[in-house]
Amino acid sequence: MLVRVAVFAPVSGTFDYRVNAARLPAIGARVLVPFGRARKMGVVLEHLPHSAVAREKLKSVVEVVDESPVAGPAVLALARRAAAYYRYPLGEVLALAMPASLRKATAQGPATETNYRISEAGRAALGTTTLRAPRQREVLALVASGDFSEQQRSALAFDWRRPLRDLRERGWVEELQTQAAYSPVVPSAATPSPLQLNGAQAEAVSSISEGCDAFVVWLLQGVTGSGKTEVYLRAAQQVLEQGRQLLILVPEIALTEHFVSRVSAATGQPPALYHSGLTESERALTWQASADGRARVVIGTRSAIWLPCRRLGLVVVDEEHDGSYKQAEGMRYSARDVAVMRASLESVPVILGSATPSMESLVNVERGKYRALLLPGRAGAAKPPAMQVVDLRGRKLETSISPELLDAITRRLARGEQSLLFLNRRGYAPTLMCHQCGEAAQCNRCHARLVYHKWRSKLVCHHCGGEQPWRGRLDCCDQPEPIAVGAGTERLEETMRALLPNARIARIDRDSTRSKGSRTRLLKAVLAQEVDVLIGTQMIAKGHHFPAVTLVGIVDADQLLYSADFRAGERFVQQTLQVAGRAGRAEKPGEVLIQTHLPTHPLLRLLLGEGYQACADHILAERRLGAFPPYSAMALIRAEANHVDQATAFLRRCADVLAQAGIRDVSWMGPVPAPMEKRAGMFRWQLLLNASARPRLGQALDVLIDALPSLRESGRVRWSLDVDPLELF
DNA sequence: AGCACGCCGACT
DNA sequence: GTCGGCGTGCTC
Repeated sequence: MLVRVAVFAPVSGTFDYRVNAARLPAIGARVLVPFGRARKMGVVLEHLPHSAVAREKLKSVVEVVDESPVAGPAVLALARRAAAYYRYPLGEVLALAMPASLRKATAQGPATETNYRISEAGRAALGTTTLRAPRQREVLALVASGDFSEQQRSALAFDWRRPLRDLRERGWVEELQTQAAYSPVVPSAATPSPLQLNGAQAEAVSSISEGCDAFVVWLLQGVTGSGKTEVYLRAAQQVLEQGRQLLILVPEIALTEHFVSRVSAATGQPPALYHSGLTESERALTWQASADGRARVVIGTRSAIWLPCRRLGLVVVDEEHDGSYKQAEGMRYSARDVAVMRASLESVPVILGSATPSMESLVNVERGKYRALLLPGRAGAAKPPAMQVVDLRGRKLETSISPELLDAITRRLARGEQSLLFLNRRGYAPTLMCHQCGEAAQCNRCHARLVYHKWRSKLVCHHCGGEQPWRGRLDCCDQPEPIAVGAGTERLEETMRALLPNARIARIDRDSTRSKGSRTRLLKAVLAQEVDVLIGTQMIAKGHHFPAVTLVGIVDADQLLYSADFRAGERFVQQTLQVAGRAGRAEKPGEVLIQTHLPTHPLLRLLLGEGYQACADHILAERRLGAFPPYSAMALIRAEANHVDQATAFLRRCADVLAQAGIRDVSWMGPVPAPMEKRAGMFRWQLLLNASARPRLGQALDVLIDALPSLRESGRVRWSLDVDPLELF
C-alpha cells in the first residue's frame, strides 16, 4: 500500500511512502513522514498501486494524523493550480492553505482552548478593595462572569496577559484546558432586513443570480456610495437560501468590521472571521467551521481564500484593485487571482468589486473573460465630490498647506464641518539635512534616508525599521540645527495646530495608533465630530466613511506622479479617488483639493475632467504601446546577497539560462539593482522578465525553475520568483 | 529547510 | 595527523 505525499518542506516534487496501517489514509489527510533525517507533516495526494521509486528507498508513513481529509478535493485542486502558476512547491502551498496549528510536525488532537476559572480566593478578593490594579480587576471580573473566551480576550483594549499572570500567581485564577467549541452562531433576534435596491443594483443582482450555478467573474464597478455592498449582500442572501457558503475577501483587517454588522443585519447571522489579527485558536475554529459548513459566511483577508468550504456558493473580492491582496513574500500570490482560480475550479461565480478596478480586470472584461456590472453614481441624493487642483508651481509657501487649502479648511471650521488632509508619509520630516555640508541622515543598513520623528525624538528608517535616538545634531559636522526637508504627517499636524490654534486636530497613522484600541478611539472621535481636522496616511483611505467630512485635501499629489514604476499612474488615480470617496456623503457635497506641481499631468486632467474610465483608457493605451501588463505577462527574479557581485552573478546566470533556452517573445531586463539597492544590510538586485503572452512566460519560468536551484551561485543568494509582480520598485 | 558528504586550512 | 570551515546535493 503506497501513497504519494506533498511534504511541508521547501522542495519541489512529491514523495512516495509505504503505509503499514490497516487502512490507507484518506486523500487529503495529513500524515507524518520520515523526511531525510527529520519527520515532517505532509498531505496525501493519491493512493498508488506502484511507485517508480526503488523499493529499498521507500520509507513508511509514521502516523496517519487525520481520520478525515483536512484538504478536500477543492482545496487540493486549488493548491495544485496555484503551485503550478506561481512555481512554488506544492507542499508549501498546502501548508500555507491551513492554519499554523495544522502545519506543525507534532501531531495533535482536536483543538483545545485555554480557559480560566476564578478560584474561591479570587471570588472573595473581587468583593473587597484589596484588588486595586484596575486591569487585574477587569480581567478577574471577566473570568468571574464566565465569559473570558479567546474572542473576548482579543477584544480587550489592553494586553491582558500580564494582569492574568499576576492573578494566577495570587491564586485567584486557575487555568484549565478545554475542548474548543465553535462560538455558537447566534441568529440575531431580528429577521434579515430586506434590502432596498435601486434600479442598477437590482439589475446587477438579477444578472448575478441568473448565472449562480456556474463559473462567472463579475466585475462590479461603482463609485464609493453607489451601493456595491448591497449587491454583495443580496447575492449573499440568495447563496444562503440555497444552503451554500459565501466567502468575502477584504483588503485589510479593519474592513472586516464594516462587513460584520452589515452581513449580520442582512443575513440574520454573524459571519465567521479569518485574518492575522485573530489568535491561532480562533483561526483554527473558523477554519473548522468553514470546512464543515457551519460557518455560512466567512469574511477574511488574503489568506482566507484558502479556507475549505463544504459547499461554496460565491466568492466576493471587495476592492479588488487593492495591492494588499498580493502576498509580498513566500509564494507571492494574488488572493484576487487565486479567488478566480478557485471559482473556476468549483464552478461558482466570483464578484470582484471596486470603484477603481485594476487595469488587469478591465482588460479581462474587454477580452470577454469577465463580465462588467456598472453601478452608476451615488445612491440617494449624494453628489460626487468636486475636484480641483491647487497649482503649487512657482509658489513660495511657508508650510505644506497652500492658502487656498487653508482657506477651504477655515470655511469648514466656521460651518462646523470636518476636513481631511491626506499625506501618505509618516514622521516629521523625511530628510534631515546638515546646514553645513548638505549631507542627510542616512540609514547605514539601507540606501535610504532616515526619517525624523520629532514626537518620539528618533531617527527612523522606514525600510528596515531601525531607529536611533535623535541627539540634536548630525554626525557629519556636529552642527546643531539641521534643516528638516519636506513634511510628514507629524509636521503637518504641528503646522495645522499653529495655523488653526482653535481647531481640534487629530492624526491617524501607524505612529499615532501604536497602542491597542487607539485607532478605534480616534476614529470614533472623528465620527462623533469631536475633531475638526483629520490628518492621515493610507490608513484613513480605506473603508471608513466620514459623513461630516466635506473637504479632502491631498497635500502632496506629486509623490506618486513622479514614481518610476509603470503602475504609478494607476495607483495615483485609484488612491486619489479612494481618498476623495471619504468626503461628502449624504446631502452635503464634498470638495477635493489636490496640491501639485504637475497640474498639467494628463492623468490629473483626465481625472478631474472626465473621471476614472478616461484615466483607465489613457493608462491602458500607454501599457499597450509599451507592451506592459495587462498586455504582457511579467515575472521578476529577485536576488538578495551580502555582496553585490553574488547577487549579480546569480542573475547573470539566470539571464544566460534564458538566452540559451531561446524562447521567442520573452525579453528580460537586468540584472538591475532594486530601487533600494541595499536594504537591511543586504544587496538586492533583480531580473525582470516580460513576455508577449502568458504561455511564453510559462515556458521561460519552466526553464528557470528547472535550472535555478542547482546553479552554483544560488547557494550564496536568497532568491525568489515573483509571478505577476505588483511592485517593481 | 535540515543534514550529511566532501575536500581544503589551523590546531592539539 | 585531526577538527572544522561551508560549498553541494538529497530528502520517497
